Amino acid sequence: MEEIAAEAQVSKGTLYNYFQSKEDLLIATAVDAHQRHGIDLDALGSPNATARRRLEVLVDALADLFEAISSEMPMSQQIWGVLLRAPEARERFFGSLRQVYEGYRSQITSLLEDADREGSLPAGTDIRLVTTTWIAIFDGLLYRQGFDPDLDGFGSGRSATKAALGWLVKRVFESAPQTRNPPDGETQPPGERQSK
Amino acid sequence: MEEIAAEAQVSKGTLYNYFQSKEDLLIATAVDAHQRHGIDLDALGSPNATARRRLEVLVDALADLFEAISSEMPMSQQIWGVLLRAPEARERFFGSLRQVYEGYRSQITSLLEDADREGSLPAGTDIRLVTTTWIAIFDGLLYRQGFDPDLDGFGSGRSATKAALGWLVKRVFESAPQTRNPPDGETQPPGERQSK
Amino acid sequence: MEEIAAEAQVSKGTLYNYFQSKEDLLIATAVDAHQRHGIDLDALGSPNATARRRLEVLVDALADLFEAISSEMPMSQQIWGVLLRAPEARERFFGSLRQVYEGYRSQITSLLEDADREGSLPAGTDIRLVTTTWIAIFDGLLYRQGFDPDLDGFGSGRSATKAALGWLVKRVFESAPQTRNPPDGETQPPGERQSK
Amino acid sequence: MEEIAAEAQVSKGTLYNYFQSKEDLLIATAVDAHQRHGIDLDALGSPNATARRRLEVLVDALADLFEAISSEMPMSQQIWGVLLRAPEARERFFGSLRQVYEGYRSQITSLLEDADREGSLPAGTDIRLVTTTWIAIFDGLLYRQGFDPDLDGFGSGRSATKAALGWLVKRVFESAPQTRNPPDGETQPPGERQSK
DNA sequence: AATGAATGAGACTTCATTCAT
DNA sequence: TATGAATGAAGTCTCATTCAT
Repeated sequence: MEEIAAEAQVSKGTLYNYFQSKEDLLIATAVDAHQRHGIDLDALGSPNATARRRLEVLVDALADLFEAISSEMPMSQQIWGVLLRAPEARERFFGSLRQVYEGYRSQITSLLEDADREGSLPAGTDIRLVTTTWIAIFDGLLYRQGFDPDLDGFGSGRSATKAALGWLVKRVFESAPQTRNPPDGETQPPGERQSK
Repeated sequence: MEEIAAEAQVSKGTLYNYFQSKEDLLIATAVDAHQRHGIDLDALGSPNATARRRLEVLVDALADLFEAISSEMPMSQQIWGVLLRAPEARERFFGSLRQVYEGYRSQITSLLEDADREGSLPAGTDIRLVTTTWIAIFDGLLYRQGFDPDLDGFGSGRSATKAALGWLVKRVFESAPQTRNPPDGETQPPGERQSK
Repeated sequence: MEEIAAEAQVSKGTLYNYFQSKEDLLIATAVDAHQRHGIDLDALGSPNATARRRLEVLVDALADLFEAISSEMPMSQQIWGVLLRAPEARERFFGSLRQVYEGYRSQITSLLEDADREGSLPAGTDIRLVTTTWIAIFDGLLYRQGFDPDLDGFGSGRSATKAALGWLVKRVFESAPQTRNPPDGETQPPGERQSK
Repeated sequence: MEEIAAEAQVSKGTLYNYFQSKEDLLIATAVDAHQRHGIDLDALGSPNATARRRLEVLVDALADLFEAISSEMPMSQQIWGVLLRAPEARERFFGSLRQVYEGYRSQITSLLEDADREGSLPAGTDIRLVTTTWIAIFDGLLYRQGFDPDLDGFGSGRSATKAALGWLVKRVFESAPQTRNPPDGETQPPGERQSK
């Protein structure tokens, strides 16, 4: 709290005028940070582009955000440690986080559904799975960057994100035409592959 | 330390006979946990299978491990918090982690190179990128599961992992033959897609 | 620290708002104690007396201080024990102590030099040696009192100090005039007896 | 205890086979150290010399012992700290120490009484006071050396001891002949100056 | 008799929180 | 409303002592 107060140029007492506890402060800050990093695709000038193009713009925007988000990881790490011992605050935080992630999901999902409507998405594409994978890739790279700034030789989170999510988009749109008759029956029962 | 000692059924003093400090203990435990979770594909009975089949076996094995690894996340979260204020220990830990991850990488990379040798990998596949993406997906799902146990409706980390990594493998092996004429020039210059 | 805090009527935490560590606290307290015990001869009303008289006043003042200083020995003993394992703090403390003792020295030395200027000091008196001896006598009595409050039958540190240092002053001023022909040549070469 | 055991090349357990507690061990060691440093003047080849000569030999022997004793000061400091919290052990230790010091006293006192019998001591010499002063000087120099190894420029405890105690002996034997009519009545009532 | 791993009381220290100013 | 000195519960760590081997 001392450090936070110093960084905020106020006294410790003042922090407690605005937040009930350290947990509250950290949760509010973390949630706020997540919300600040939302991306307004329209503001990026792509309102009329194809859904695929808009997804590619989103990839670029996320890549550009990567370092900024990454710089907030220490705070995030602090929070997880603090919340270990505070179950009720933890559930509150998790709820907020799930809401924020629901926002991430819906943005990606919407674009994929747009693409589907535009007819550019291969038939049988599991939109839910792609969305989950997309988010997992981004989170996974963030986590990795925490201890391996070079990210397996990609040099920066920015280029790694662009490469990995870019590859994801391409593969989603360019899956083989025979996807209507999926040849793999082992690892994935057909039923699970449908978006709900 | 109190809790750890109690769980280990020893006294606090005994912990300090084996570890110099709390940081040392946490680092050693975390590194050990990572190492324990290595997967021996040969032991899974797939030494003579195709590389693709072996990758699918690895996906299943990772999915089966997911819950076990996930249950160790609280400790992992604790460690990140502790290491925030111990730069020296942090670097030591990061070094160990990078080594562990290098092991993960080399296992996946080897299988992909085997596949390439077997001729089953589409030309131009960026093995390094696929490996990084693979690991990011797994880490990202672990992170997500921390606050969203249902994982976007997949019900469990196991099925989410199986779905996401299974999809990854399928897409890697079934990319359209027309990759020789990639229609996208923006997000990914062709040169970058080659594994070094 | 518990005890010190209780004695100071503050909490342990408050102590740490003022001192970085137990060592710091002990050092500061010990140095302060030494400094508090400085003697202002002028305040004792002897500014115009002869140097010898002023030395005798100093002896009396030191004797009067003896019990007060002595009562602080336990703290002093504690500090020596603590500093055994803290070489860096030890050197810092020693430096401060040397400064404090330099103050003691200079007061005694000045008075002896005044006496020399007044012509009341026998020729050849080694002022440095007398000063060192003076201080050693006082310290030695303090140490002795630690385990022998009766001080060899003197009854109190006060009377022992008065007797021993009083004797020292008398002997310094009343050494036999025949010092020009010192009968002992072995234990002390004449050259060493000169103050530098 | 760990360190002591290591230095003694035995295990901690073994120490506890010989000493009830750390306090016991330290006390026994400290008392033993004091006893080891007794000086056998006869062994130094001065059985037939004059008392004054024997005192001078004792000064030299003490000066030679200085560094050895000084090197045991850390242990001594340790003991004082430990005994602060153990009143009954402290009293036991103090008793032993007083006995040891009684030995020191009696050696010096005997020599001075011999001198008196030989007629070489000025009339009215307070033997008890000289003895106490002698011991105080030695202890005081030891204490001082603890934080000021240069001992006010004497370079070593050895030379400082030799100078200070040598000066003491000389002054004792060479006090002015008019000591029968001591001119100072203030600082020292005549009655106190007599050896008991 | 010797050992040294285990112990746990207690030491030092931190830091989220309070509250008088 | 802002402050920051004071607090004390709780954390990390030490070390004298024990005891099974």
